[in-house]
Amino acid sequence: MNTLRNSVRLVGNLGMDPEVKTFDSNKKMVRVSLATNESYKNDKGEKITDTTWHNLVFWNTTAKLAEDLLKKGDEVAIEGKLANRNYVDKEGVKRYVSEIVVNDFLKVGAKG
Amino acid sequence: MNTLRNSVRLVGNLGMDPEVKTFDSNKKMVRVSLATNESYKNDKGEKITDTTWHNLVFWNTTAKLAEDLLKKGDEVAIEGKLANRNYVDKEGVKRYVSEIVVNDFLKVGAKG
Amino acid sequence: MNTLRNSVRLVGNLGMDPEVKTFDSNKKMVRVSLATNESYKNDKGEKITDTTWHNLVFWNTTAKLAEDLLKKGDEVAIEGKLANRNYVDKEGVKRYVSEIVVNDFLKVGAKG
Amino acid sequence: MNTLRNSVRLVGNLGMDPEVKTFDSNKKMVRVSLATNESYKNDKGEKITDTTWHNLVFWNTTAKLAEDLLKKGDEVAIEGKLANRNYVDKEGVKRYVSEIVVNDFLKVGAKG
DNA sequence: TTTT
DNA sequence: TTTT
Repeated sequence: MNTLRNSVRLVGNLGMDPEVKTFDSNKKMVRVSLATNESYKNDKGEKITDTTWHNLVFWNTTAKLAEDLLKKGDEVAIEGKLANRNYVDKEGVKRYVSEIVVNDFLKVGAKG
Repeated sequence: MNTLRNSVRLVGNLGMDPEVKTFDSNKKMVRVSLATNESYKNDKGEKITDTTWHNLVFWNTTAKLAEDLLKKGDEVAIEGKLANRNYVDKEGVKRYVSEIVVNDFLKVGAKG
Repeated sequence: MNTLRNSVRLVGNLGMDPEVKTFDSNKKMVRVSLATNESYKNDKGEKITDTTWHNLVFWNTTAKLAEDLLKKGDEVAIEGKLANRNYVDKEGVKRYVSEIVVNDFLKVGAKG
Repeated sequence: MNTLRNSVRLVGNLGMDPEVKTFDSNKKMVRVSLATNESYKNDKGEKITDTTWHNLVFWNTTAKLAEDLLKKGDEVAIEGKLANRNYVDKEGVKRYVSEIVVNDFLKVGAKG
């Protein structure tokens, strides 16, 4: 768990219910997207909110907990690592995806 | 600098010299890619090294420092935030890129 | 803001209302203590909760926000740096205190 | 390893060789102090360096690695958690100590 | 008690 | 494309 070389921490809201995938070998994977919001005032003094969406992946015991505890709208704090993946889409174009493999998470906020 | 909502920390090596871009409005941007290496032993006891490549972006004063201090091969610690960007490539395909906008960096290691 | 060399992140609950101190030079300082709780099961399968208390210090604009927004019981996420201080107590014994100087905080949870 | 609730990250230099203590129950503990240095310019433009000393504690396998790899002067990155401890000193005065229990460390810099 |  |  090389947390000193590659570590991400986010606090944000889930945009969807967790998507669960179970493999033959009783491995479990959960995917969910999380939005982080950043607010600032622009030149005209208007409040602007930038939203960034992040692809989260949970494995095994962490996936089981995510499946049981998390749902759309929840405010969640996570610690994980950045990972890249690539695949070929339906049009035959190679696509690159950056994901966050979650090591630990925490439900925060009122929604729970 | 909403570091509690969106924060990445990496320690790794630069795969290239910094690419510098200066805009009309005396703004400066630097791009560089950084590799984080994770080692583990597989089922057969062989040592495996996984490398993940990260796209780093530096702006303004941080960009100036990066241009002056960093070069290919350097070991660097960074703190930044995740950001997404999209563009249309030469074939007209919409591409999504995940980048790390660097707030602070530190040269570590012997190469300095 | 040398966040790469010295950085603390905590999520916990405030044990008291913020204590505000204003100096001549319109500087403001706020102190508050925060508890982090860690749960685990002991050898007998009993759930044990360890609580650690942390001394937080806020300065100036961050202090103003802390004074306005925080109160006893709130769940709060903070980012800061470790600092040491010493003083001589009433019995003339030199005392050392470790504190966290807060750079940024976030109210999380329902209590707000 | 509740790294979301209580996490410290430091990059600094060791002020001493590791002190190793082995217990009956083949448990191992290592203590070492680490200095973090912060530089800034004061009102007169003089460069000031503030040093903060941190008490690090390593247990078991991490302690074994620290004993083997670390020595006085080394530049080290660590991730750990804050913990408090108290004891009665020789004069019968109750003393409180704040320590960092290290989860993971990385030798950085040239000394290795 | 470290380091730059 | 880096490094150990």
